[in-house]
Amino acid sequence: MALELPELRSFLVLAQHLHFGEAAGALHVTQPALTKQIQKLESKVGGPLLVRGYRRVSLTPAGEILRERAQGLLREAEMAEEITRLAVHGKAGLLRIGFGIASLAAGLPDILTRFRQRFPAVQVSMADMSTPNQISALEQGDIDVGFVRLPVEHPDLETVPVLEERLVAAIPRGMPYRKGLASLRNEPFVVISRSVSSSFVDHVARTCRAAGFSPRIVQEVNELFTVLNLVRGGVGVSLVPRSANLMHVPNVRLVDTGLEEAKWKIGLAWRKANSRGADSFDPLVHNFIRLAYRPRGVAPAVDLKPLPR
Amino acid sequence: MALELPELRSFLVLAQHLHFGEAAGALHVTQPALTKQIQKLESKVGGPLLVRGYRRVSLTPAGEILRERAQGLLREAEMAEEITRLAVHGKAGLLRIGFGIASLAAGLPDILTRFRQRFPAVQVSMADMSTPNQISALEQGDIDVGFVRLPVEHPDLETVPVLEERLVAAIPRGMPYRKGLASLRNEPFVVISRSVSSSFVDHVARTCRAAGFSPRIVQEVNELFTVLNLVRGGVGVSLVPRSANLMHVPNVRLVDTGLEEAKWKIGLAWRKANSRGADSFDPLVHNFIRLAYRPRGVAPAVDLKPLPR
DNA sequence: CGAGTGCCATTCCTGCAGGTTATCAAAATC
DNA sequence: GATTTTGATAACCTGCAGGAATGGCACTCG
Repeated sequence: MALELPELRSFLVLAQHLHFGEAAGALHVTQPALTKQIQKLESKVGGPLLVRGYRRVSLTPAGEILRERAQGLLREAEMAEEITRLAVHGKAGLLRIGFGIASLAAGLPDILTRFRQRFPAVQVSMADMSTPNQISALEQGDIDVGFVRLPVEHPDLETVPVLEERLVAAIPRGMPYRKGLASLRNEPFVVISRSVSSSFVDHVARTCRAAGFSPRIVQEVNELFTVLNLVRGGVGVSLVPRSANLMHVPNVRLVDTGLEEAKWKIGLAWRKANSRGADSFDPLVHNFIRLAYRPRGVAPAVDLKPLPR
Repeated sequence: MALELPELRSFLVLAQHLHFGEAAGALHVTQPALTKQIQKLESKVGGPLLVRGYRRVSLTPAGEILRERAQGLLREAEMAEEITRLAVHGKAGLLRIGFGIASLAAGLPDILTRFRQRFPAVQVSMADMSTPNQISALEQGDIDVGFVRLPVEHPDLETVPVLEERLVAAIPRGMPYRKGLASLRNEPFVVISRSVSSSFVDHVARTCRAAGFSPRIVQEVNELFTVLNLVRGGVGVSLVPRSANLMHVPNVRLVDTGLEEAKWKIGLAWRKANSRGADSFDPLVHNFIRLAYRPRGVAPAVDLKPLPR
């Protein structure tokens, strides 16, 4: 026969009071009930846990040992209940977030900060990957939500827009820009590598085409920061997310293109609640989306500061 | 409402099988009973722990979290029960042993070795103190058993003889010893300090008196090993427990006195089971005594009853 | 498209674990 | 020896956990 928690609770209270009558009162039961509980407990462990003397109850060495264990056990049981309760309401557990090149700088840090403030018991893990990779990671259950480039058409995924970004030209200080983006038609371009985010490269090409030219790409690199530094070094120009201004690379100007094609939306994507074979909707995801998505039309979750200069 | 172990057990089995019918079978209950248990559990934590899909049951994130906790909880509950059961039968817990100058070398290490072999879960703490100090430590509950010089007359203590020791003369190699202990009547004596064990010093004096002289003590030290080395260095001679031969100090001869007065008995002492106000008899003490006391022709001073069930 | 199947939920019933009341028993005090 | 204190026991009662039967949903298959 196995120990059960109610018995242990009774035993602990009795170990405090060392008096059957009082302990029974504290437990809101009558004294015989407590006597029977303790007797059952003692029969389970095969011997006495308490010594009943005249007007004096005391713990045996074995009782002392059980008392320590029981205390820990009950405390852990309470904690298990509490954390599970939190998890059920999306306030505890592990949330795996995917994010891409742009969302990191744009508004994600702020969203994360607010989320961790509001749900401190939630463990967050971040995975840096492109939009297509995020989509397959979502499908396979490797991440729970992702910051993806919209639009996403996928039968098992839902999305909501949370950020708006646009490409801006990154040029060395002093380079002429009178005629807008078209001024760069003959400049060499440095861009993020196609293997990092082909959709981003496509977007750069599309934007240039709207300005009437096709970019001559002379260098591909893996990091946005590298792009800006190559621009600074005069290797070429580039089109980068507007939020790149947060990186503060000196002698590099970020200037708006004024083109509608330069804009794009970043949204949150997650598995639909009843997608075939999938788990039910994770309340953690729900809480994260609610916090990230503030419906003011398509107002960005984070205000981008005006460009310097 | 608090979580209880039976629910958690059911939940764990269900989490393994992910099938109500099978899990119920493994638990030896019917499926509706399991359904109700899980429902109760879910109502306690305030939300679903499992998703019931078509021919597919899966854990929610919260369920996953509870599963981890529940596993640890049940394992610890089992351990608590097991160790308490051991403690009840005197096979776990803490045994505090007092011992004196002689018992350490004489037979205690062997007894201890056998005890730890037989009761590996018992934690042993040793306290080095003289017989009178052990007696008062026993009275106050600071130690559980003690190796004391017999006889002990005390209303609350019981004893049993376990070892027999005798004093032997420790003399430098080459010193004449034709006439036995009386040969040393004019030699300077080195002895253990009175503050360490006055009864031991008394015994040395008593033994010398039996040989017809009173020892001239020129040096008192705190350690038996020091005594032997002073003998080796020619500072004086001494009477030491026979077991001092285990220390192997070169150029020191240990020779028997042949005197009946040189002998003494070492016994185990412990609190009587029903001494006023004390706890009941500690089964650990019982086991220790039984192991230490091996009647070899000596009638037992006390009969050891089997432990009450 | 309707019958078939697998599987969890619901309902109703029963036995017993665990509680209550009343009483007993042992030990110490007056 | 009567009284008091306090845990154990006995007898009874009841809510709830578990069993048996059935329902109902979702998907499959001929």
